[in-house]
Amino acid sequence: MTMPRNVTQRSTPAPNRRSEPENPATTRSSKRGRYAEGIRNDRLLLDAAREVFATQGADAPVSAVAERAGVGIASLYRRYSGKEELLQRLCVLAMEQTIEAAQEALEQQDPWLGLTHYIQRCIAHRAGALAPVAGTIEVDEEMRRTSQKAMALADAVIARAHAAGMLRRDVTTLDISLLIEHFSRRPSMGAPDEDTNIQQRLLAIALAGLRPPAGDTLEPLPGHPPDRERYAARWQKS
Amino acid sequence: MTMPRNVTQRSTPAPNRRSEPENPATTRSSKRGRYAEGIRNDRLLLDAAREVFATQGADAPVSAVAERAGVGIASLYRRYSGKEELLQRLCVLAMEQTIEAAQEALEQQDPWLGLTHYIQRCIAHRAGALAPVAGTIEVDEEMRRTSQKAMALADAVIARAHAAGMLRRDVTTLDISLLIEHFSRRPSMGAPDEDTNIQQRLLAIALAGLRPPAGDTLEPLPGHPPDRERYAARWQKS
DNA sequence: CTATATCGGAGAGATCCATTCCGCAATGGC
DNA sequence: GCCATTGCGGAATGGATCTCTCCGATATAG
Repeated sequence: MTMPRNVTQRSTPAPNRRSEPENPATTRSSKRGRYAEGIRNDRLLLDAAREVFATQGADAPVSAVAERAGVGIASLYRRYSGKEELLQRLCVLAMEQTIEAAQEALEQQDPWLGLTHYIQRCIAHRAGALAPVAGTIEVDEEMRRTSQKAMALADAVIARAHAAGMLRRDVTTLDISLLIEHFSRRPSMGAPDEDTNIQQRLLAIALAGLRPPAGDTLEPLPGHPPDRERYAARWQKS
Repeated sequence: MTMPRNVTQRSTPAPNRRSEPENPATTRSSKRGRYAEGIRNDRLLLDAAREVFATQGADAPVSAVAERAGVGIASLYRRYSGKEELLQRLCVLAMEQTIEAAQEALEQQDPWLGLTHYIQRCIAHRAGALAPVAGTIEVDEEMRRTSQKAMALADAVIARAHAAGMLRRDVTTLDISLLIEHFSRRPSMGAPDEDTNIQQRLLAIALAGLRPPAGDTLEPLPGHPPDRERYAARWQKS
């Protein structure tokens, strides 16, 4: 059965368009061979793409993704119709990991530790690094759905910290999201370990600033809380 | 169309290579005319270049700078030999403004207010936005000299805050510099006023995190303080 | 050993960018 | 007024880069 080569369909539910076998226990299920290589490549590609686009920005060439994955460029295009679909899948992956992080946070007994865990996990997998692609790719239904779920869980994490009085009251969920977005960009210094060192230090400073001020020296945050409508409008493809 | 504007330029030895008249008191010293337009264009170009490169990154096209300055692209190349020289002059300008901010900070009576003033001024003129050009342009002598002076003054601002016990002890000058660098990038949301609103909110959080923690719950910053050698090595042209 | 599916990378076509060139307009001495 | 001069704006150029396609090479299954 020859797989259709160029079926560039919009709204492709399946992330890869390789023909997957119905029963993995059949003869094809060997961990070796071309088929397994394809599965591995899927994973390698997504990981590489996240790394590349998070550090070099969404304008990074697709070839850099393939190169970092140690895979020919054709293998990338065999799975994704183009750069746009790759970015879409990457957004969904990032949001799914955000959801996981929020769920883990809610399982923590301490609301503050849960919040910091959430923030650190999100930054660790560069949840906000894809924000600059807003407006450059089509937002499909899966993205919208995942985003809503992620935002609801984030609300829960923040609300719990608020209820426990462990987070300054004038900090909103969107403030936290934008903080994560802000810290998801790497400074891109020379050595990567030095980057994360600085990242961790600055993040620790910001986290300390999220605690309610001691005493009643509550100097409120300047300006007005960010607006959800405007935040979502960024993703409208221009 | 010709509006006489204050063109008092700070001591810039030779930012443009246009043939300047030997004696400014000659007939050419009029505030109108082509000559004055050239002076104005210098200023417009530097301002436009800072805005463009700060928001779009150092890879922004030179044409965007000319366009934002409302100037033909040839007028830019008449003053700067190319993109590299433009970026070099821009770095010097940014560091000079950093020096000014530090001097203003030291004039403040309150060390903490001086420190916050310094940080906010630096971020306001995107002092750290040019960090990504490190390694892509040659570092000339003027840049090196200005940088040293800026760093010495920054040390003074931070040392004063430390001496007054108004800044957590494990925060170094380089931490502050990297914080400024981190906040010099705009989130580049839709409306620019919304950008600055978010910027101000996140910055307020980070500033709150710089104060010494109440009581003795000093949880030290993670990792190790950033290294000056490595920080300077970023600018080595590869 | 042969048929088949997939891989890797070279190449086509288009886009974009840095830089230069040139016609045009404003200026100022006469 | 008149004309040489000077600087301005934008189109043209040459090169680099990026996305995506095509094709020979390679490994696997039976």
